[in-house]
Amino acid sequence: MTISEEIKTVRKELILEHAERLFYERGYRGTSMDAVAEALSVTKPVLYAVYDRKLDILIDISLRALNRSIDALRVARRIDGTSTHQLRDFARRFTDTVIRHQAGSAVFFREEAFIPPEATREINHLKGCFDAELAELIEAGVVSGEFRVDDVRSASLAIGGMISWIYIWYRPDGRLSPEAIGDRMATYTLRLVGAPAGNA
Amino acid sequence: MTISEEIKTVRKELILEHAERLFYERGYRGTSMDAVAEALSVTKPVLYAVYDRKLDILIDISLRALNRSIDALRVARRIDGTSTHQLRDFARRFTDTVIRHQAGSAVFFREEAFIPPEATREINHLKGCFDAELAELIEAGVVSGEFRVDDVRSASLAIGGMISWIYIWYRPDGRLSPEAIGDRMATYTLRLVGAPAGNA
DNA sequence: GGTCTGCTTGACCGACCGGTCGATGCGCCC
DNA sequence: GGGCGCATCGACCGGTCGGTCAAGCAGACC
Repeated sequence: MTISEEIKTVRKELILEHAERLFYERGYRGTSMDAVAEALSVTKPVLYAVYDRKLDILIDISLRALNRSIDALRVARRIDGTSTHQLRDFARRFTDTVIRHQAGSAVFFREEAFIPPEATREINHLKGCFDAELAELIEAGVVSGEFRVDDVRSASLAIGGMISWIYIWYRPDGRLSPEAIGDRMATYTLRLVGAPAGNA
Repeated sequence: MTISEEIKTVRKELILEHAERLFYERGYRGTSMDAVAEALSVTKPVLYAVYDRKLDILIDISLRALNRSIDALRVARRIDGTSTHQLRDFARRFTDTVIRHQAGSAVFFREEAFIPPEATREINHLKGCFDAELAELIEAGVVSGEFRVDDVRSASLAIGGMISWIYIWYRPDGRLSPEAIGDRMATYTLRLVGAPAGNA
Protein backbone atom coordinates (compact mmCIF):
# COMPACT_ATOMS: atom_id res chain seq x y z
CA MET A 1 0.00 0.00 0.00
CA THR A 2 1.32 3.41 -0.92
CA ILE A 3 1.83 6.14 1.62
CA SER A 4 -1.12 8.12 0.31
CA GLU A 5 -3.35 5.07 0.55
CA GLU A 6 -2.13 4.55 4.10
CA ILE A 7 -3.04 8.12 4.91
CA LYS A 8 -6.43 7.68 3.31
CA THR A 9 -7.09 4.61 5.46
CA VAL A 10 -6.29 6.29 8.73
CA ARG A 11 -8.33 9.30 7.65
CA LYS A 12 -11.30 7.12 6.83
CA GLU A 13 -11.04 5.76 10.34
CA LEU A 14 -11.12 9.25 11.84
CA ILE A 15 -13.96 10.38 9.62
CA LEU A 16 -16.03 7.32 10.46
CA GLU A 17 -15.44 7.77 14.16
CA HIS A 18 -16.57 11.38 14.21
CA ALA A 19 -19.37 10.98 11.66
CA GLU A 20 -20.77 8.07 13.63
CA ARG A 21 -20.96 10.16 16.76
CA LEU A 22 -22.57 13.10 14.95
CA PHE A 23 -25.04 10.95 13.01
CA TYR A 24 -25.94 9.35 16.31
CA GLU A 25 -26.58 12.64 18.03
CA ARG A 26 -28.21 14.61 15.23
CA GLY A 27 -29.21 12.01 12.66
CA TYR A 28 -27.74 11.44 9.21
CA ARG A 29 -29.80 14.07 7.48
CA GLY A 30 -29.46 16.42 10.41
CA THR A 31 -25.67 16.37 10.17
CA SER A 32 -24.05 18.52 7.49
CA MET A 33 -20.74 17.62 5.93
CA ASP A 34 -19.51 20.96 7.24
CA ALA A 35 -20.33 19.74 10.75
CA VAL A 36 -18.36 16.54 10.21
CA ALA A 37 -15.46 18.54 8.82
CA GLU A 38 -15.56 20.94 11.74
CA ALA A 39 -15.49 18.05 14.23
CA LEU A 40 -12.28 16.93 12.53
CA SER A 41 -10.90 20.48 12.39
CA VAL A 42 -10.62 20.38 8.62
CA THR A 43 -12.73 21.72 5.79
CA LYS A 44 -15.18 19.94 3.54
CA PRO A 45 -12.93 19.31 0.52
CA VAL A 46 -10.66 17.22 2.74
CA LEU A 47 -13.59 14.87 3.38
CA TYR A 48 -14.36 14.67 -0.30
CA ALA A 49 -10.77 13.66 -0.97
CA VAL A 50 -11.49 10.48 1.00
CA TYR A 51 -15.22 9.88 0.47
CA ASP A 52 -16.92 10.68 -2.82
CA ARG A 53 -20.34 11.11 -1.27
CA LYS A 54 -21.84 11.65 2.15
CA LEU A 55 -23.82 8.47 1.59
CA ASP A 56 -20.63 6.40 1.40
CA ILE A 57 -19.83 7.33 4.98
CA LEU A 58 -23.20 6.04 6.11
CA ILE A 59 -22.68 2.84 4.14
CA ASP A 60 -19.30 2.26 5.76
CA ILE A 61 -20.77 2.86 9.21
CA SER A 62 -23.50 0.34 8.42
CA LEU A 63 -21.11 -2.28 7.09
CA ARG A 64 -18.90 -1.99 10.13
CA ALA A 65 -21.85 -2.34 12.47
CA LEU A 66 -23.03 -5.43 10.62
CA ASN A 67 -19.59 -6.99 10.47
CA ARG A 68 -19.12 -6.51 14.19
CA SER A 69 -22.36 -8.36 14.85
CA ILE A 70 -21.43 -11.18 12.53
CA ASP A 71 -17.99 -11.43 14.13
CA ALA A 72 -19.55 -11.77 17.56
CA LEU A 73 -21.71 -14.59 16.24
CA ARG A 74 -18.93 -16.42 14.42
CA VAL A 75 -16.52 -16.22 17.34
CA ALA A 76 -19.19 -17.71 19.57
CA ARG A 77 -19.91 -20.49 17.10
CA ARG A 78 -16.25 -21.44 16.95
CA ILE A 79 -16.23 -22.17 20.65
CA ASP A 80 -15.56 -25.78 21.48
CA GLY A 81 -18.63 -26.61 23.51
CA THR A 82 -22.34 -27.28 23.49
CA SER A 83 -24.85 -25.14 21.61
CA THR A 84 -25.85 -23.84 25.01
CA HIS A 85 -22.32 -22.60 25.62
CA GLN A 86 -22.17 -21.07 22.16
CA LEU A 87 -25.50 -19.31 22.44
CA ARG A 88 -24.71 -17.96 25.87
CA ASP A 89 -21.39 -16.68 24.60
CA PHE A 90 -23.06 -15.11 21.60
CA ALA A 91 -25.59 -13.28 23.78
CA ARG A 92 -22.82 -11.87 25.94
CA ARG A 93 -20.61 -10.90 23.00
CA PHE A 94 -23.42 -9.36 21.00
CA THR A 95 -24.60 -7.38 24.01
CA ASP A 96 -21.07 -6.13 24.52
CA THR A 97 -20.83 -5.15 20.86
CA VAL A 98 -24.08 -3.21 20.86
CA ILE A 99 -23.13 -1.36 24.02
CA ARG A 100 -19.55 -0.62 23.06
CA HIS A 101 -20.64 0.57 19.63
CA GLN A 102 -23.99 2.01 20.60
CA ALA A 103 -23.66 4.96 18.24
CA GLY A 104 -22.83 2.80 15.23
CA SER A 105 -25.64 0.37 16.00
CA ALA A 106 -28.15 3.18 16.40
CA VAL A 107 -27.13 4.90 13.18
CA PHE A 108 -27.38 1.66 11.24
CA PHE A 109 -30.78 0.63 12.54
CA ARG A 110 -32.25 4.11 12.24
CA GLU A 111 -30.99 4.95 8.79
CA GLU A 112 -30.85 1.53 7.17
CA ALA A 113 -34.26 1.89 5.51
CA PHE A 114 -33.22 5.07 3.73
CA ILE A 115 -30.09 3.78 2.05
CA PRO A 116 -30.94 3.78 -1.65
CA PRO A 117 -31.54 0.32 -3.15
CA GLU A 118 -28.51 0.42 -5.43
CA ALA A 119 -26.25 0.44 -2.37
CA THR A 120 -27.96 -2.20 -0.28
CA ARG A 121 -26.70 -5.36 -1.93
CA GLU A 122 -23.79 -5.94 0.45
CA ILE A 123 -25.77 -4.79 3.45
CA ASN A 124 -28.60 -7.17 2.68
CA HIS A 125 -26.15 -9.98 2.16
CA LEU A 126 -24.59 -9.42 5.57
CA LYS A 127 -28.00 -9.14 7.22
CA GLY A 128 -28.90 -12.47 5.64
CA CYS A 129 -25.68 -14.03 6.92
CA PHE A 130 -26.36 -12.89 10.46
CA ASP A 131 -29.92 -14.17 10.58
CA ALA A 132 -29.09 -17.45 8.85
CA GLU A 133 -26.08 -18.21 11.04
CA LEU A 134 -27.92 -17.41 14.24
CA ALA A 135 -30.73 -19.69 13.08
CA GLU A 136 -28.12 -22.41 12.39
CA LEU A 137 -26.73 -22.09 15.90
CA ILE A 138 -30.20 -22.49 17.38
CA GLU A 139 -31.08 -25.33 15.01
CA ALA A 140 -27.95 -27.20 16.09
CA GLY A 141 -29.11 -26.91 19.68
CA VAL A 142 -32.54 -28.21 18.77
CA VAL A 143 -31.01 -31.19 16.96
CA SER A 144 -28.75 -31.96 19.91
CA GLY A 145 -31.76 -31.83 22.22
CA GLU A 146 -30.49 -28.84 24.20
CA PHE A 147 -33.12 -26.39 22.92
CA ARG A 148 -36.83 -26.73 22.28
CA VAL A 149 -37.87 -24.33 19.54
CA ASP A 150 -40.67 -24.83 17.03
CA ASP A 151 -39.62 -22.03 14.72
CA VAL A 152 -35.93 -21.16 14.71
CA ARG A 153 -36.35 -18.22 12.35
CA SER A 154 -38.67 -16.24 14.60
CA ALA A 155 -36.59 -17.24 17.62
CA SER A 156 -33.50 -15.77 15.90
CA LEU A 157 -35.32 -12.53 15.20
CA ALA A 158 -36.61 -12.39 18.76
CA ILE A 159 -33.15 -12.86 20.25
CA GLY A 160 -31.50 -10.52 17.78
CA GLY A 161 -34.12 -7.87 18.44
CA MET A 162 -34.06 -8.23 22.19
CA ILE A 163 -30.31 -7.62 22.28
CA SER A 164 -30.10 -5.07 19.45
CA TRP A 165 -32.78 -3.08 21.26
CA ILE A 166 -30.21 -2.25 23.92
CA TYR A 167 -28.97 0.55 21.66
CA ILE A 168 -32.29 2.29 22.43
CA TRP A 169 -32.18 2.20 26.21
CA TYR A 170 -28.59 1.71 27.34
CA ARG A 171 -27.04 4.66 29.15
CA PRO A 172 -23.45 4.57 30.40
CA ASP A 173 -24.57 5.98 33.74
CA GLY A 174 -27.39 3.46 34.04
CA ARG A 175 -28.20 1.04 36.80
CA LEU A 176 -26.56 -2.03 35.28
CA SER A 177 -23.01 -2.51 34.07
CA PRO A 178 -22.49 -3.81 30.53
CA GLU A 179 -21.39 -7.16 31.98
CA ALA A 180 -24.50 -7.39 34.13
CA ILE A 181 -26.66 -6.64 31.10
CA GLY A 182 -24.79 -9.29 29.14
CA ASP A 183 -25.44 -11.87 31.85
CA ARG A 184 -29.13 -11.06 31.90
CA MET A 185 -29.44 -11.16 28.14
CA ALA A 186 -27.68 -14.52 28.13
CA THR A 187 -30.15 -15.85 30.67
CA TYR A 188 -33.15 -14.53 28.75
CA THR A 189 -31.74 -15.92 25.51
CA LEU A 190 -31.29 -19.43 26.89
CA ARG A 191 -34.73 -19.35 28.45
CA LEU A 192 -36.21 -18.19 25.16
CA VAL A 193 -34.91 -21.27 23.34
CA GLY A 194 -36.04 -23.55 26.15
CA ALA A 195 -32.56 -24.53 27.30
CA PRO A 196 -32.53 -26.18 30.76
CA ALA A 197 -29.54 -24.00 31.68
CA GLY A 198 -31.78 -20.93 31.28
CA ASN A 199 -33.61 -21.95 34.42
CA ALA A 200 -30.46 -22.20 36.51
CA MET B 1 -67.08 21.58 19.57
CA THR B 2 -67.61 24.02 16.75
CA ILE B 3 -67.90 22.96 13.14
CA SER B 4 -64.45 24.32 12.32
CA GLU B 5 -62.91 22.43 15.21
CA GLU B 6 -64.66 19.32 13.97
CA ILE B 7 -63.18 19.85 10.52
CA LYS B 8 -59.77 20.41 12.03
CA THR B 9 -59.98 17.12 13.91
CA VAL B 10 -60.87 15.04 10.90
CA ARG B 11 -58.18 16.82 8.92
CA LYS B 12 -55.61 16.08 11.57
CA GLU B 13 -56.54 12.45 11.23
CA LEU B 14 -56.00 12.51 7.48
CA ILE B 15 -52.74 14.41 7.76
CA LEU B 16 -51.38 12.02 10.38
CA GLU B 17 -52.34 9.00 8.31
CA HIS B 18 -50.57 10.21 5.19
CA ALA B 19 -47.61 11.79 6.96
CA GLU B 20 -47.03 8.57 8.90
CA ARG B 21 -46.82 6.59 5.67
CA LEU B 22 -44.49 9.10 4.01
CA PHE B 23 -42.25 9.48 7.07
CA TYR B 24 -42.06 5.70 7.18
CA GLU B 25 -41.03 5.39 3.55
CA ARG B 26 -38.72 8.39 3.21
CA GLY B 27 -37.94 9.43 6.77
CA TYR B 28 -39.05 12.54 8.61
CA ARG B 29 -36.30 14.73 7.25
CA GLY B 30 -36.62 13.18 3.83
CA THR B 31 -40.26 14.12 3.54
CA SER B 32 -41.13 17.70 2.63
CA MET B 33 -44.31 19.38 3.70
CA ASP B 34 -45.06 19.81 0.01
CA ALA B 35 -44.93 16.02 -0.35
CA VAL B 36 -47.37 15.58 2.53
CA ALA B 37 -49.66 18.17 1.01
CA GLU B 38 -49.51 16.54 -2.39
CA ALA B 39 -50.39 13.14 -0.91
CA LEU B 40 -53.51 14.80 0.47
CA SER B 41 -54.21 16.67 -2.78
CA VAL B 42 -54.03 20.02 -1.08
CA THR B 43 -51.40 22.72 -0.80
CA LYS B 44 -49.03 23.48 2.01
CA PRO B 45 -50.91 26.37 3.66
CA VAL B 46 -53.83 23.99 4.30
CA LEU B 47 -51.49 21.87 6.43
CA TYR B 48 -50.30 24.91 8.32
CA ALA B 49 -53.92 25.81 9.09
CA VAL B 50 -54.05 22.58 11.14
CA TYR B 51 -50.47 22.11 12.36
CA ASP B 52 -48.27 25.05 13.27
CA ARG B 53 -45.03 23.19 12.59
CA LYS B 54 -43.89 20.06 10.80
CA LEU B 55 -42.49 18.90 14.12
CA ASP B 56 -45.96 18.84 15.68
CA ILE B 57 -47.02 16.18 13.19
CA LEU B 58 -44.10 13.98 14.25
CA ILE B 59 -44.96 14.54 17.90
CA ASP B 60 -48.57 13.51 17.32
CA ILE B 61 -47.45 10.38 15.45
CA SER B 62 -45.15 9.54 18.36
CA LEU B 63 -47.82 10.12 21.00
CA ARG B 64 -50.31 7.94 19.17
CA ALA B 65 -47.76 5.14 18.79
CA LEU B 66 -46.97 5.31 22.50
CA ASN B 67 -50.59 5.44 23.56
CA ARG B 68 -51.42 2.41 21.46
CA SER B 69 -48.67 0.45 23.21
CA ILE B 70 -49.83 1.54 26.63
CA ASP B 71 -53.41 0.68 25.76
CA ALA B 72 -52.38 -2.83 24.76
CA LEU B 73 -50.63 -3.20 28.09
CA ARG B 74 -53.48 -1.80 30.19
CA VAL B 75 -56.14 -3.86 28.46
CA ALA B 76 -54.07 -6.99 29.15
CA ARG B 77 -53.61 -6.04 32.80
CA ARG B 78 -57.34 -5.59 33.27
CA ILE B 79 -57.93 -9.20 32.32
CA ASP B 80 -59.35 -11.26 35.13
CA GLY B 81 -56.77 -14.01 35.34
CA THR B 82 -53.27 -14.97 36.39
CA SER B 83 -50.20 -12.91 35.58
CA THR B 84 -49.39 -15.60 33.05
CA HIS B 85 -52.67 -14.97 31.26
CA GLN B 86 -52.13 -11.23 31.38
CA LEU B 87 -48.58 -11.39 30.08
CA ARG B 88 -49.51 -13.76 27.29
CA ASP B 89 -52.36 -11.48 26.30
CA PHE B 90 -50.07 -8.47 26.40
CA ALA B 91 -47.53 -10.15 24.12
CA ARG B 92 -50.21 -10.97 21.58
CA ARG B 93 -51.84 -7.55 21.74
CA PHE B 94 -48.57 -5.66 21.57
CA THR B 95 -47.40 -7.76 18.62
CA ASP B 96 -50.67 -7.03 16.87
CA THR B 97 -50.29 -3.32 17.57
CA VAL B 98 -46.76 -3.14 16.21
CA ILE B 99 -47.73 -5.03 13.07
CA ARG B 100 -50.96 -3.18 12.40
CA HIS B 101 -49.26 0.15 12.97
CA GLN B 102 -45.84 -0.75 11.64
CA ALA B 103 -45.34 2.63 9.99
CA GLY B 104 -46.17 4.58 13.12
CA SER B 105 -43.98 2.39 15.29
CA ALA B 106 -41.06 2.70 12.91
CA VAL B 107 -41.35 6.46 12.64
CA PHE B 108 -41.49 6.83 16.41
CA PHE B 109 -38.51 4.59 17.17
CA ARG B 110 -36.38 6.01 14.38
CA GLU B 111 -37.05 9.68 14.97
CA GLU B 112 -37.61 9.75 18.71
CA ALA B 113 -34.06 10.72 19.52
CA PHE B 114 -34.24 13.80 17.32
CA ILE B 115 -37.32 15.37 18.85
CA PRO B 116 -36.03 18.52 20.55
CA PRO B 117 -35.92 18.33 24.36
CA GLU B 118 -38.58 20.98 24.93
CA ALA B 119 -41.16 18.69 23.30
CA THR B 120 -40.23 15.40 24.95
CA ARG B 121 -41.85 15.84 28.33
CA GLU B 122 -45.09 14.03 27.49
CA ILE B 123 -43.31 11.44 25.36
CA ASN B 124 -40.89 10.61 28.16
CA HIS B 125 -43.76 10.41 30.62
CA LEU B 126 -45.58 7.87 28.45
CA LYS B 127 -42.41 5.86 27.90
CA GLY B 128 -41.94 5.75 31.65
CA CYS B 129 -45.53 4.58 32.12
CA PHE B 130 -45.11 1.76 29.65
CA ASP B 131 -41.88 0.46 31.16
CA ALA B 132 -43.10 0.83 34.73
CA GLU B 133 -46.44 -0.88 34.13
CA LEU B 134 -44.88 -3.75 32.22
CA ALA B 135 -42.43 -4.17 35.08
CA GLU B 136 -45.39 -4.18 37.51
CA LEU B 137 -47.11 -6.92 35.54
CA ILE B 138 -43.97 -9.05 35.67
CA GLU B 139 -43.37 -8.27 39.33
CA ALA B 140 -46.90 -9.40 40.17
CA GLY B 141 -46.13 -12.71 38.50
CA VAL B 142 -42.94 -13.06 40.48
CA VAL B 143 -44.76 -12.37 43.72
CA SER B 144 -47.46 -14.90 42.88
CA GLY B 145 -44.80 -17.47 42.11
CA GLU B 146 -45.70 -17.77 38.44
CA PHE B 147 -42.52 -16.15 37.11
CA ARG B 148 -38.90 -16.42 38.12
CA VAL B 149 -37.10 -13.17 37.28
CA ASP B 150 -34.17 -11.65 39.15
CA ASP B 151 -34.40 -8.26 37.53
CA VAL B 152 -37.83 -7.21 36.32
CA ARG B 153 -36.59 -3.96 34.75
CA SER B 154 -34.23 -5.61 32.31
CA ALA B 155 -36.79 -8.32 31.62
CA SER B 156 -39.32 -5.63 30.70
CA LEU B 157 -36.87 -4.02 28.33
CA ALA B 158 -36.00 -7.38 26.80
CA ILE B 159 -39.65 -8.24 26.16
CA GLY B 160 -40.53 -4.78 24.96
CA GLY B 161 -37.55 -4.78 22.62
CA MET B 162 -38.13 -8.27 21.29
CA ILE B 163 -41.67 -7.39 20.26
CA SER B 164 -41.07 -3.78 19.21
CA TRP B 165 -38.31 -5.08 16.94
CA ILE B 166 -40.96 -6.63 14.75
CA TYR B 167 -41.36 -3.23 13.08
CA ILE B 168 -37.92 -3.84 11.59
CA TRP B 169 -38.49 -7.21 10.02
CA TYR B 170 -42.21 -7.76 9.55
CA ARG B 171 -43.39 -7.88 5.94
CA PRO B 172 -47.05 -8.36 5.04
CA ASP B 173 -46.07 -10.97 2.47
CA GLY B 174 -43.84 -12.79 4.94
CA ARG B 175 -43.82 -16.41 6.01
CA LEU B 176 -45.84 -16.01 9.21
CA SER B 177 -49.25 -14.44 9.72
CA PRO B 178 -49.57 -11.71 12.36
CA GLU B 179 -51.44 -14.16 14.58
CA ALA B 180 -48.70 -16.78 14.24
CA ILE B 181 -46.10 -14.16 15.13
CA GLY B 182 -48.18 -13.15 18.13
CA ASP B 183 -48.36 -16.74 19.34
CA ARG B 184 -44.61 -17.17 19.04
CA MET B 185 -43.88 -13.89 20.79
CA ALA B 186 -46.24 -14.93 23.58
CA THR B 187 -44.36 -18.21 23.97
CA TYR B 188 -40.97 -16.51 23.99
CA THR B 189 -42.22 -13.92 26.45
CA LEU B 190 -43.50 -16.51 28.93
CA ARG B 191 -40.30 -18.50 28.60
CA LEU B 192 -38.26 -15.36 29.16
CA VAL B 193 -39.88 -14.76 32.54
CA GLY B 194 -39.53 -18.40 33.49
CA ALA B 195 -43.25 -19.19 33.46
CA PRO B 196 -43.99 -22.92 33.44
CA ALA B 197 -46.61 -22.30 30.73
CA GLY B 198 -43.82 -21.13 28.45
CA ASN B 199 -42.62 -24.68 28.20
CA ALA B 200 -45.99 -26.03 27.16
C1' DG C 1 -77.08 40.60 -9.33
C1' DG C 2 -73.94 42.52 -6.14
C1' DT C 3 -71.15 42.26 -2.20
C1' DC C 4 -68.99 40.33 1.56
C1' DT C 5 -66.46 36.59 3.97
C1' DG C 6 -63.40 33.12 4.55
C1' DC C 7 -60.80 29.48 2.64
C1' DT C 8 -57.36 28.06 -0.94
C1' DT C 9 -53.72 29.05 -3.76
C1' DG C 10 -49.33 29.74 -6.02
C1' DA C 11 -45.65 32.44 -5.58
C1' DC C 12 -42.14 33.87 -2.60
C1' DC C 13 -38.37 34.30 1.17
C1' DG C 14 -34.44 33.23 3.74
C1' DA C 15 -31.74 29.58 5.31
C1' DC C 16 -29.31 25.47 4.60
C1' DC C 17 -26.81 21.83 2.33
C1' DG C 18 -24.13 18.66 -0.80
C1' DG C 19 -20.70 19.09 -3.74
C1' DT C 20 -17.07 21.81 -6.67
C1' DC C 21 -13.32 24.92 -8.05
C1' DG C 22 -9.96 28.39 -8.48
C1' DA C 23 -6.77 30.54 -5.34
C1' DT C 24 -3.39 30.07 -1.73
C1' DG C 25 0.16 28.64 1.08
C1' DC C 26 3.40 25.26 2.59
C1' DG C 27 7.10 22.10 2.14
C1' DC C 28 10.47 19.91 -0.76
C1' DC C 29 13.89 19.60 -4.20
C1' DC C 30 17.23 21.72 -7.10
C1' DG D 1 17.16 31.21 -2.47
C1' DG D 2 13.96 30.14 -6.02
C1' DG D 3 10.59 27.52 -8.15
C1' DC D 4 7.53 23.62 -8.29
C1' DG D 5 3.83 20.37 -6.78
C1' DC D 6 0.36 19.15 -3.79
C1' DA D 7 -2.77 19.41 -0.13
C1' DT D 8 -5.90 22.69 1.88
C1' DC D 9 -8.89 26.43 1.98
C1' DG D 10 -12.78 29.58 1.59
C1' DA D 11 -15.95 31.03 -1.47
C1' DC D 12 -19.49 29.70 -4.46
C1' DC D 13 -23.48 27.20 -7.01
C1' DG D 14 -27.77 25.02 -7.80
C1' DG D 15 -31.31 23.03 -5.51
C1' DT D 16 -34.41 22.14 -1.63
C1' DC D 17 -37.20 23.05 2.25
C1' DG D 18 -39.96 25.11 6.15
C1' DG D 19 -42.85 28.58 6.63
C1' DT D 20 -45.55 33.04 5.06
C1' DC D 21 -48.51 36.25 2.50
C1' DA D 22 -51.21 38.85 -0.57
C1' DA D 23 -54.27 37.79 -4.31
C1' DG D 24 -58.17 35.18 -6.11
C1' DC D 25 -62.19 32.45 -5.98
C1' DA D 26 -66.50 30.44 -4.54
C1' DG D 27 -70.37 30.33 -1.98
C1' DA D 28 -73.80 32.68 1.08
C1' DC D 29 -76.63 36.31 2.12
C1' DC D 30 -79.16 40.48 0.97
